[in-house]
Amino acid sequence: MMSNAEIAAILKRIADILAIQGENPFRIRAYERAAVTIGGLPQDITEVHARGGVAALRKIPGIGEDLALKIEELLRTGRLRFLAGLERAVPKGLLDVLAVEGMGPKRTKFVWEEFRVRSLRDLERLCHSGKLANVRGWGEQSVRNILQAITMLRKFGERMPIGRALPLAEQLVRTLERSRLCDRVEIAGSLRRRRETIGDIDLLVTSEQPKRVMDLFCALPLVARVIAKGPTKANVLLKAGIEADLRVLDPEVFGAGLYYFTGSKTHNIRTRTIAIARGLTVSEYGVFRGTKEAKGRRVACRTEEDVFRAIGLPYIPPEIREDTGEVEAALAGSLPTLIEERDIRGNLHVHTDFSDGSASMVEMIAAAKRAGHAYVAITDHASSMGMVRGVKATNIALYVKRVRAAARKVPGIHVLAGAEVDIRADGSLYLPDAALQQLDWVIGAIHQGFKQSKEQATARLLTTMENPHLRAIGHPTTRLIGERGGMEFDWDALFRRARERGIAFELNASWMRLDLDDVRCRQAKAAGVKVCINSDAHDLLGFDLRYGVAQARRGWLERGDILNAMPWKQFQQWLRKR
DNA sequence: GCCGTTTTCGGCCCGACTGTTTTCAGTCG
Repeated sequence: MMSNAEIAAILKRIADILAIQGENPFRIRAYERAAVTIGGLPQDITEVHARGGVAALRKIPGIGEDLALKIEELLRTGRLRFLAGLERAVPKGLLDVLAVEGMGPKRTKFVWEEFRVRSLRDLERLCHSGKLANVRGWGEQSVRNILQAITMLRKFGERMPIGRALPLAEQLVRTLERSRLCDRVEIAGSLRRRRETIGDIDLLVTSEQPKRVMDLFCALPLVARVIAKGPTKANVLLKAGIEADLRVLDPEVFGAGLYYFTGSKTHNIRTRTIAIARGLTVSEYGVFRGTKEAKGRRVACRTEEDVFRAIGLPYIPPEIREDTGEVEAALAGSLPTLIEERDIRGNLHVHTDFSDGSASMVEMIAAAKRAGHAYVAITDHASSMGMVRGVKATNIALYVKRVRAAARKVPGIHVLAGAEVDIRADGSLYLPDAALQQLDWVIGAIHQGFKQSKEQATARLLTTMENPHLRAIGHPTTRLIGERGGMEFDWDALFRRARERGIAFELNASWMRLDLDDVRCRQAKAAGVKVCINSDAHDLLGFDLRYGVAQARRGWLERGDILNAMPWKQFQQWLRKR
């Protein structure tokens, strides 16, 4: 059994090895593109193959005869002879070498063949050895940069969670705006697309004094080191351990630049290809009539809307520019109207000091009201896990009474008495039915027993969903971004049953979780399962839903797909029907 | 390796910056 992510990782690995071998770049790109496509596929590739075999795999864009057969081999046997052959030819450690900033395929191949470098350590030793002193293209500066990049890779190898990167970027934006040197300042790249993790921060500005902006930016206290600095582009490493790029653009073509630097790369390639077919050339400097060689008249592109208009496509929101069907949807006129923060009407997962929250029920209800919610569910933990406080079968009557009393003290918001109840390893809930039936709203969530097989885990949640009181599954995979991978399930089976049982799946809006992820959101929507975007607030500041809404947008969700975007009356009706 | 409203062969997005080059290759996004 192999997940889409595993297949994607293998295809990327093949692409990297082929690159080190100096293979045809287009062949490499085919593997890279396939990896991205499968990584973002809303259906389980195992299911796709089980239903339609190689023919179904070939229907996936970018998957042809050859890749379909390779994927089939992986699904059937768990291995791939082609990859095994490649791995015999190229040392494993060279992939770490390739990951070093400044080490591309050519240089990696070179140090491997000329200096027998087979690992990050080997590369580090080589750089210190002085053997590179008289090598063409390997001056002192290059070697210094590579050594520093090795250190950085070891220290900050992973991408940064969006919840850390976005506030950092917003701080940079404020600084640039306050400098009065810039007319426009925008965040681009994966941050603007609101990916759950960020590789680097991309900033775009317009300015009459580009040189002064570059100087200011490179001298900011947040900056640890300047990596590159030119007249229109600077690249720095921030002390927080993430790189930031700044580009100064001509206001006349700001839209083209913003579009280009927002990406994703694969999205850009798709729309450029469409532009070419329509006799246009697109670059960060605009849309041009005619080919690249005979660069013709520039079409207006002050804004992104101008660019889309010029190419002949409707506006595609940044969050879904991932080449996972949005270009086709745009061509067909069937783009979704994505959920917005202002569509959210309620919050269905909030903790208080009855369990592990830090504020009282009254305080949390008042905070929910201030956040603009029409309704809120107090959902303290009901868990066996060493938690002294919390909801138990023995105190549930008291708990509900306290929620009702707190609700009376904060008029103007509807309050549900709920609980976040532990799902045991066998799928049963921690509270007995007699206790659950006293609640208005029951979320089931896994907090222990993560290490189950996909089959066991699926059976577990299918059992949970048979409970007549359960209305939602909270942070379904239990993942913690950058810390703990999520549990795997047969999602088709889960969503099918959830739809039949009228059970919602949570998109936990904490940036550490963002669980469900974007791909599963799309899958839930396709299955007709409602998603609720919950803050899981544990304190008065925890009501921010921005990351959750962003993730929902990445998952193509519309207002009608979101349970807590329903007005109170409609939500009540949904609760009643089963 | 993929793909087809100029095509089943011959294309495949486009440009900036670095380092060290004396006109450009490699890398990155």
